[in-house]
Amino acid sequence: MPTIADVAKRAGVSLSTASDILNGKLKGTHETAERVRQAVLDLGYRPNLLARRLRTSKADAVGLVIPFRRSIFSSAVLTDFLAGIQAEQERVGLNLVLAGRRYEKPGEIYGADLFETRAVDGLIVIGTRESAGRDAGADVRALRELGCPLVWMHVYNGREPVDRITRTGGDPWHDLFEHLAERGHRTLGRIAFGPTFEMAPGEAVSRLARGAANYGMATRPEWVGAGEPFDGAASRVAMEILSRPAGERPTALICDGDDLAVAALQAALGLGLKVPRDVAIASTVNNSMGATAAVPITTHGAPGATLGRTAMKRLAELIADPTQPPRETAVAGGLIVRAST
Amino acid sequence: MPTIADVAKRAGVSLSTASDILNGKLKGTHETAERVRQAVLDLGYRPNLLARRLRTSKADAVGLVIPFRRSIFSSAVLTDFLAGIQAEQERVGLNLVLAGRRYEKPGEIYGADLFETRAVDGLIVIGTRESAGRDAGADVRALRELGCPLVWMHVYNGREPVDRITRTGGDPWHDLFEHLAERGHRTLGRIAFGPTFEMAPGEAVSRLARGAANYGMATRPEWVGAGEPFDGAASRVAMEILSRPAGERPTALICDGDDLAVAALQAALGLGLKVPRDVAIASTVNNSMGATAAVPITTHGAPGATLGRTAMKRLAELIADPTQPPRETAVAGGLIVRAST
DNA sequence: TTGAAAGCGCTAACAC
DNA sequence: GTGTTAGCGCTTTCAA
Repeated sequence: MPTIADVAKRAGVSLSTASDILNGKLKGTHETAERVRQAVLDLGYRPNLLARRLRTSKADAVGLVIPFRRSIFSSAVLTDFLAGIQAEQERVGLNLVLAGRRYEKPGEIYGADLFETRAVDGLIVIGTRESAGRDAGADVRALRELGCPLVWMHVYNGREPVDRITRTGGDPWHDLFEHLAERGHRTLGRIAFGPTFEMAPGEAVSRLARGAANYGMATRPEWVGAGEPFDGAASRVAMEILSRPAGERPTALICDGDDLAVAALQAALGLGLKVPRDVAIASTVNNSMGATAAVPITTHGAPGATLGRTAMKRLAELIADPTQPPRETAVAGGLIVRAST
Repeated sequence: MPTIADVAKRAGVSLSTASDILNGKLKGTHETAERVRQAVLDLGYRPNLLARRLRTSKADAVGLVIPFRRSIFSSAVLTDFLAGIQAEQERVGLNLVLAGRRYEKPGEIYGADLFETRAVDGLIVIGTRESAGRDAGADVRALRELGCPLVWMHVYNGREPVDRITRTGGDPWHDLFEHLAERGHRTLGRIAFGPTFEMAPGEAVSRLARGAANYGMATRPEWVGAGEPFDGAASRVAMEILSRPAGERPTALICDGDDLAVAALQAALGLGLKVPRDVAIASTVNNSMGATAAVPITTHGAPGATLGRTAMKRLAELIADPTQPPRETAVAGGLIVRAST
């Protein structure tokens, strides 16, 4: 394999000149620069990133950590994030390394290993409902002690300040309650995210009831269910709720995410109900699925791809200047009213 | 940051002894080994992978390439693959680098850049229906010329031999036709994968008709539709097909993947049809969704996670010995009969 | 602009 | 087992 020394020799310039020209630190005369570039082509030279990385002490890569026990990208939200991260990754020129599961053992800090061994320059952590079981703040503190540039996305339950990507706009539940109340709804159901239904069903019902009450709305235990987004269970649960006669079923259904909302929508349409006339459907967490559904879903949040892009951009900044204090970067977001309500 | 020289000094051994002990090349007396390990702990030493990689000329990582124009993991099949790849990655100790989109420009070989610059030791390419537009064989040839260890998964349309992960068992369509014919079905519909419906609808119908005819079954143009797995369109299309009266609708529906089959199932159940009594539903491509559906879906293939795990394992072999000729590694697979038929 | 040289941290070869 | 040394390919410094 040709090295940069070979290139310099062939171009008839010094090694340092070749390096500088290839890295844009030296314009050189048109003529020298051209000779170098030609030598690269002739020789088929490609820089050895391993050597560059050692020399510059930069891994040229960021780690992506998803504390998720199940299949790593089992939600459309994560897929959207990834699309954005990738788009920006290309722009900032950093590679993306997936943290393997070995970093998910209890008591071990997600992705810390990658940073400690210099394999990445920083981490993007996508907090999930599952990671909420951990003390995320402790992880953040440990990572900061290591000096690891860190951007946190999505669910975060720690008290420790951390660089985060958030969105503008109010609390999803508040916004949705308000919106539905305005539309004249008085009865509410909920489809929760199945595998990580983080509270007891009774608790889920009473919380919903308490929240709804503030806006003059009510719920019932049998109007609350949980399902996984993609296995049909959510649809089944929604069908059970909606197959009751009018009056015995809620006039609006709030779902934990567009995936579940689409599942509920399919159930509703399958039962011959008109959406939103017979039942309104809304989602608390925006992802790319809601917009293209048979009846576009009213949802809440910011576009996942934008959040991902912003996280990657912010991390690149932090890597360039790690002394910056944690801050929140907000992406425009809030209630997105569509046809389903 | 402490280096291995610091560790050696603190443990009172030579640098090479420390290196050898930490890499398991030297057992050392219990006592020396223990001193080295203790020094590592005292100092908080972590090996600098950047230096090791340069020295050993091994990137210690593999690239994952998915020639997919849309969101990168927009199908449950890919998610399953990734889960398997990750599980095995942990075992073989290789990092996983996602090839960014910049490697997807037309005329550019997917992931080749990563290998040429030494950022990865090999590639796993997940062929998709979208990549079928390219001449995959040309990519494979170019990659081989570079000496890049390569494992190809999923869709492959090239003539060039390549190391592939396949499955045992027959053609999905054949197996499904045979199975459905045995079950007494005479009329067939199909829900195809939407965004990449690779043939004209008329063509899809006539192909299905020709195939089915060999098994004594028939179809009609209005029984064939296409939809994306997750946007509700597939469900809508299935609903249109199934809302016809018995006799005017097919008694079995073949879907391009479990995702679509679940969507069709939801439509069927929504219409009050019994599955499989009123309509049987089957899928040509197994993924993790079918097994947990309301009515488990009859499908065809091998578990995605197993395929992913096998690909990673095979790639690790190829990296260890790149002179091996391309071969196909088959994972057990075939018709998986479940309740939906 | 050039040329020489240092050195990133590690592994591997080799003589002891 | 030990200790010394070379060197992976690159960037960067420094004096010319």
